[in-house]
Amino acid sequence: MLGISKSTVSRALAGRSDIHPETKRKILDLASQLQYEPNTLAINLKQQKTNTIGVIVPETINRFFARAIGGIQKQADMAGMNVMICQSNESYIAEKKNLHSLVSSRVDGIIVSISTETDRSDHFVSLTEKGIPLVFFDRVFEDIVASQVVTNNYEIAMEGTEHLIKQGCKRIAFVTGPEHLFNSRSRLSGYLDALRKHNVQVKDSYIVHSHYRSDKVEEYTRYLLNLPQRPDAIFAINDYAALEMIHIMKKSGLRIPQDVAVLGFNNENLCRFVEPSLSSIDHPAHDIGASAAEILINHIRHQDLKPEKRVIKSNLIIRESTEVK
Amino acid sequence: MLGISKSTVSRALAGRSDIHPETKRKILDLASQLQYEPNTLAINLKQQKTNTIGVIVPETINRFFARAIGGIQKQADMAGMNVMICQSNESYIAEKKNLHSLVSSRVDGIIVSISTETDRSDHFVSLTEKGIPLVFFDRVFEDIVASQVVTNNYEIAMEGTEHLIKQGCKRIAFVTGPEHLFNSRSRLSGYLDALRKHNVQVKDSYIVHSHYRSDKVEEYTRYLLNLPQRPDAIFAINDYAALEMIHIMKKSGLRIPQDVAVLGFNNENLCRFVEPSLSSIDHPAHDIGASAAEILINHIRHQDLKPEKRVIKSNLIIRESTEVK
DNA sequence: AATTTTTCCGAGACCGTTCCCGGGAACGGG
DNA sequence: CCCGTTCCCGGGAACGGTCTCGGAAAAATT
Repeated sequence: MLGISKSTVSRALAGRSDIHPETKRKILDLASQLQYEPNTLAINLKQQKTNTIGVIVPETINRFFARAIGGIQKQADMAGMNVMICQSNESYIAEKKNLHSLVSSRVDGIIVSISTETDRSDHFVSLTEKGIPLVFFDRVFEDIVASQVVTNNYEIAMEGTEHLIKQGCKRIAFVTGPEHLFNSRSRLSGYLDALRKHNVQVKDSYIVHSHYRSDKVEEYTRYLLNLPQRPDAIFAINDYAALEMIHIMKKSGLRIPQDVAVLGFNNENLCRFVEPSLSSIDHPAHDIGASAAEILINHIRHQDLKPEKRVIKSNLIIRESTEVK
Repeated sequence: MLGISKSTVSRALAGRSDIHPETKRKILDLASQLQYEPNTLAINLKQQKTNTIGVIVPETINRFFARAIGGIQKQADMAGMNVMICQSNESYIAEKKNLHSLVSSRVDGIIVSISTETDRSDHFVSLTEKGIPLVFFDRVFEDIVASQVVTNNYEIAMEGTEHLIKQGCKRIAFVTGPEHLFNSRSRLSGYLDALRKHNVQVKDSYIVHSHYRSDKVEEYTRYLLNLPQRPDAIFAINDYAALEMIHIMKKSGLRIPQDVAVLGFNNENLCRFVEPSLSSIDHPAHDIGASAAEILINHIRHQDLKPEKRVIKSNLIIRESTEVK
């Protein structure tokens, strides 16, 4: 329309300097008048990069991951990058499909928190071969050579357990995730080591391996309550489970925390508003996500960096539900 | 490597019929051996469609939207489409940026729930000009000609208010969203009409226009409690706010529901587990999202369809927090 | 005035696919 | 034996941009 070559138009739109100001103005004016939107597909195809980072999480409905995604997005925004979010729905197959889809879309790098079902890492090794940067967060593999952002699961589980012991609890139940997840195992060791350190007897029947999905809470709560030696404290897998357990136990006439102390996980907002207010582990989801994104973006910009492992500290927040006194 | 033209390779990979089975097998074998991933960018560029639907929501940390996205994703999966999620963070500018980004990425259609700040719809009109299908859900414009999926806000607010009136409440406070949102206005009219219908006095001081962001809960709760005529019922903006309000009121020595009945919104899981259990409006977020996606996909497939408006019914769930007697 | 430098622009290859079109080989029927 | 079909396959344009290269005109230098 302007009798100008597409090279020049490209120059104007890309804001490059080797173009006459007058010409540039004319192009820009016409572009905005026509509501021209550059075709990202074409640009990405030509540039061989997409400026987007792919994210695979088990499910965004989970507040921990929702907050982590918030952190990722914030970092991405600052770096001028886009984010593409996939959910594995805790399924190995879906996770694999997500991965293919992201690779096909030519994302510049990928951030993953693996699904409950995932017990092998073969689908990720091809990424490193292809030179696609990869960062795991929270739910990670211990053996794979890739960057990782995790919390100090072992230490915080230990600290939480010790807190319960100091409250005078002797029969501490521990609800954790699937055994094959590194996370669950770390927390479990922290719990076990705390018991041993303080000469509290370890009983296998007090250890429950649950899924993160919460539809089994009632089942294992009843199981724990019906044990010959009922626990006097429960370290729950997350705050929602803790809340439900408290509800069930109250109905059974148990007092919280006098009869059973309850310690949650994640420190959701609701912890402060329930009765009794819920002690919990503050899990800095946002920071974890932000860190993962930061590392990934670094690796995208400098391909030759070594994998980095970062540990973000969680904090024990003590409230009424564990103040036995 | 096979001495075969790219046309033939394309035929094999696309699973078309005009190719010799033997040739096809050889291509497929080599492809999987080389871990070949077709370049979605190039395909989309050539096809002039991306098979993805764009979604803009205020924030995914909000469980309502997280669940709606779940519904969208489910429908998209069934249709073999992808989903690209953007957050406006309740900001008009970010919403506009998201929109540009999605259009630039050439998504086939867009689903939007507008931000709190958004009070005009000009940025959406250009979409219809470009022929990009558009569906709003929950937070919609009333005037724009586009498909919409909403709940029966007016009716359910009316029903909820009537329920409170039947419990003997005379001074019913109503906390709702920003005035310029259609949603808020509909709910408000439902509330007002219920009061008028039952000859309950309407008092402006009982109406609080809040943001969906929850950092003002304590402020307006104190405001309501300090009114000369303290309300004897509160219809809250959502369950989390309701929970926090209950917490504050209990601390002030008020009994729920005897002194103040509280009705929440969204029917989160926690409603069942708190004390007193929380009456709420069950907001079928998943179905709303699924409906929006269904309509959008229809419009993508058949460009000439008329805009469709769908109403999904919410349900009043009565629990202890409003059982005054 | 001649030469060099700078400024600005156009031509065209290229990114990785799809798809139209055309054509050769094999096959079948008359 | 000839001709029409069918079956496969290759060539090459196209999608919408970027980017390198080269060159003309203008400006600056000698």
